[in-house]
Amino acid sequence: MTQRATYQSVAAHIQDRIEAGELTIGRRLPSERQLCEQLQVSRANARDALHHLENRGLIYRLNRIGWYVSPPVFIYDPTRTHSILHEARQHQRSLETELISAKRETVSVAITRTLGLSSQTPVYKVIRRRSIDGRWALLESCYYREDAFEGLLEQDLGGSLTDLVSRHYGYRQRSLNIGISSTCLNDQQALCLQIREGSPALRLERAVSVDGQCLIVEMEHWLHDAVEMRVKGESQE
Amino acid sequence: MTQRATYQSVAAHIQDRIEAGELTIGRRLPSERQLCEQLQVSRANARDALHHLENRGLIYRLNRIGWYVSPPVFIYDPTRTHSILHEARQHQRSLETELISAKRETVSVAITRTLGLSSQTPVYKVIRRRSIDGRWALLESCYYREDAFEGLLEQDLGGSLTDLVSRHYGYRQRSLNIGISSTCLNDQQALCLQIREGSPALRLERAVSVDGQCLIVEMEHWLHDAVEMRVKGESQE
DNA sequence: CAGTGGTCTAGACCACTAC
DNA sequence: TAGTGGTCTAGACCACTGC
Repeated sequence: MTQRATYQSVAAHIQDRIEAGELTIGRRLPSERQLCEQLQVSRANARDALHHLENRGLIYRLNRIGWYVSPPVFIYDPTRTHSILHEARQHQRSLETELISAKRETVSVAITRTLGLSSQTPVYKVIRRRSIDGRWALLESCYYREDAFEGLLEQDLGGSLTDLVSRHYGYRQRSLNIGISSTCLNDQQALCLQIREGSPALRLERAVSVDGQCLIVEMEHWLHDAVEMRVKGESQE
Repeated sequence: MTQRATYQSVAAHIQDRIEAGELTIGRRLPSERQLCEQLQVSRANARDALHHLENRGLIYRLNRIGWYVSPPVFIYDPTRTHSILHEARQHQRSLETELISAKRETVSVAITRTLGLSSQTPVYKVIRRRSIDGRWALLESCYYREDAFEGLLEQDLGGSLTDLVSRHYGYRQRSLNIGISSTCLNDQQALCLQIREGSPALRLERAVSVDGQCLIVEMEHWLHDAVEMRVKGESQE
């Protein structure tokens, strides 16, 4: 690095204020125009700095509302047996769930095929959002084979779906195929989480099978700075 | 969505050209100023569109050189037993490795502690970069306990380290603790991969243990659009 | 209605790459 | 040296939120 760019100084300044405890977790930052004036830079420059800090996971924004200091990541095992509520309690994070929709409908070919169905077969589709420490951090879309989950839409869908699957429907021994990748949110998804379209996210796809037959596909979109996935493995050669 | 913003139209236009096959994988896009003229928009606007497509993983940039069409993601199992070269062959992707440095030195407390060592104990640190289909896509930093890998620096470090560990050193039965999170690259890392500081990346940390003792910590930084991690799991309640 | 971030323009100079 | 992306300014108007 030869010389530090202006926006990097601005970013460093804000970072210092966060680390000094002047701006604490969840607190709102000064508005962009205030930052411009305080630091005598153009607005584009201030925004560059904010975007930089956003990429680094230090701050996040609510669409057209403001910039906030990010909370620490949520530690999460995608191969977990128990409900995610367990992990929240364990790490003393408050986790809330809101049901957005639950319907029977035909969905994308990709999902349908994974479920081993022909393309026009309807499935149960459940969409929920979840907050961690008061911030919407996760969007969940779950797809269930209709024939394996009779009466699903009449169940309580605001709690642990993991428990519902194992206790009410009796699917206890399950195998998982998990995919994790980087992505960004489309209009719909962003709207649900109150953030801007195109925000970076971590995508988790989980195909749940019982006796070799895939019964559920779960799709999770996490805000990119909100989560760390932890997995254990064995390796023998 | 009420009305489409200009930069979204620009992004859509470029996306169309990619999907139409006019711009093929690995090809360079027109320069930013050319795009401005072709589409009659300001440069800031053109850049917004490019950043958007970059976030979505459709294009990437080489620092100060240009914008390129991204190749498809590399499918990768972080719990894998075999060398990553296996997976490359399986998916017919060309994978090359370049050793950047191999030294014995003291490293961060976090790493040292994970390895179960006291804070000033030196370890072997191996840094490599890997390309997929000709694009630098992955930066690897591996840390080895000195006492478990005698003579490591004299070995061939340009090939499969997985094989080296199991065949030469005889550590066959290993357990893994894996962490996956979103991050972005610092100056050093970005320089190695020829990209801009702050580019988004997927971070994979792998702690490798034998008989309950952690012997290796591997840190991988993947370009965010270059990889999808796939894991299998069992879940019994 | 005031204030926020989101979008946008028309310029400018700089650091670096490729030739 | 010509051309690229990277940084930067000083404005402007718009869409939306919260009061």
